[in-house]
Amino acid sequence: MTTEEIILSSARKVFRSKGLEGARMQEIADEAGINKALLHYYFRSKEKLFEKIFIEAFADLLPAVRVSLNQVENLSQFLTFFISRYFDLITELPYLPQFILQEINRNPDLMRKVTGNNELPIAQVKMLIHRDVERGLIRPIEAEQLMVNTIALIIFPFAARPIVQSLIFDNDQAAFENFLSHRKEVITRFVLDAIKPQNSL
Amino acid sequence: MTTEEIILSSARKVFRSKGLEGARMQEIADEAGINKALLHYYFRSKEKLFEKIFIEAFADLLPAVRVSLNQVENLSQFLTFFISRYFDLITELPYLPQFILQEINRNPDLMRKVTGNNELPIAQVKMLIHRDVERGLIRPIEAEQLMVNTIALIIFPFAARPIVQSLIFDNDQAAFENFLSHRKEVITRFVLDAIKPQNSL
DNA sequence: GTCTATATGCAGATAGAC
DNA sequence: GTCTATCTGCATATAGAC
Repeated sequence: MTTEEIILSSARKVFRSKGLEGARMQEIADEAGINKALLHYYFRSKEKLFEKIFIEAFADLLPAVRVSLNQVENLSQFLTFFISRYFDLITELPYLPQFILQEINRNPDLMRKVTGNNELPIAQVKMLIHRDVERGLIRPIEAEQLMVNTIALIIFPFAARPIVQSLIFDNDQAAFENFLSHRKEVITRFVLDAIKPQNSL
Repeated sequence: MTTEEIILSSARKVFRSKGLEGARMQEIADEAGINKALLHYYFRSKEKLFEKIFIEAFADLLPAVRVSLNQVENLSQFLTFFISRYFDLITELPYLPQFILQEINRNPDLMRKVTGNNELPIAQVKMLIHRDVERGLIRPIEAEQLMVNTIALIIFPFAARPIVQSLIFDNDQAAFENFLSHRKEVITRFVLDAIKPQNSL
């Protein structure tokens, strides 16, 4: 592992949990076992280092959509794949949603830096939804609403973890983890039931 | 309006949009048309001033649940009331969700300060859900999952506004506002359809 | 490339006049 | 109560030796 990689790894850890403003160069240096000067030698400034970490974090979440679209025949299948993949991904990276929400809200201009070369197949998903609505395979719903609903259900408990854990589970951590452990199946069923046409049994 | 009220109003504005770490005492003073020293005269420290604003912000979101529970016969009715009230509330205060998520994640201890005297009727809602599941009025679902789902659907587009606006709506602000304008009805229907028993038409 | 030492700037907080 | 001026500490960033 080169020094640069060690720095990036340490910066990743610190920035993801504290954000740009909460992070300290000193803490990143300590985490990497080097001193502050070396951080600047490699990345010039805190902002530049942060930007690298942020773009990478955002990119980490995007591939889930692409992969799912390939081996899929209809919308229900896509949603099942997508929820499964995306939920697993975020389970591995539970800090990411809140990190990204926080930084994008602080500086919406960051969106420009991450969308450039990452053309998501949003349009295809919209078409898939429209098609299945037309065919009567699902209840009528706007594509955008369904997409936002699905992502909201996946991300929210991670982004709002301390609140959910406290208000809903009275700080019973085991109960919260049990809740998360079968949430993937719950969400999948919830979404599919919500869009299932009324005359199907 | 007393000086103290002017300060609180200015602090509210600055803290809600920038958070504790992003806010500057100077900016709050400018906003209030006074100088920094006076902020400390009234509230001793930035943290103390912030805490007042945060507790108040959290409290702003809580009454929605209580009111809804009173004039309600069954779960579907409760959900309809709750979604409507809560969605309207957040439409008026769109900064609050992300503000609260950010600060609670930065310092989860803040939860202790807001839950003390604000006993929410979470237990009653859970019982209401269980009861209607038992009676077969809705599909089987854990109370906690349904509660989290409902809140997620309401809050997410506000907390993630810049991302949704960019990725889903390609920065077409009018399209996004149109999306929000009938989202309340969409969510209500989405949730009710998801829990509707299979044999009902 | 990596370090120690230092410069620079800024933000929170205080002292003290009015 | 409100102000100006100042202190203090800290965080980013740089200079310069090795």
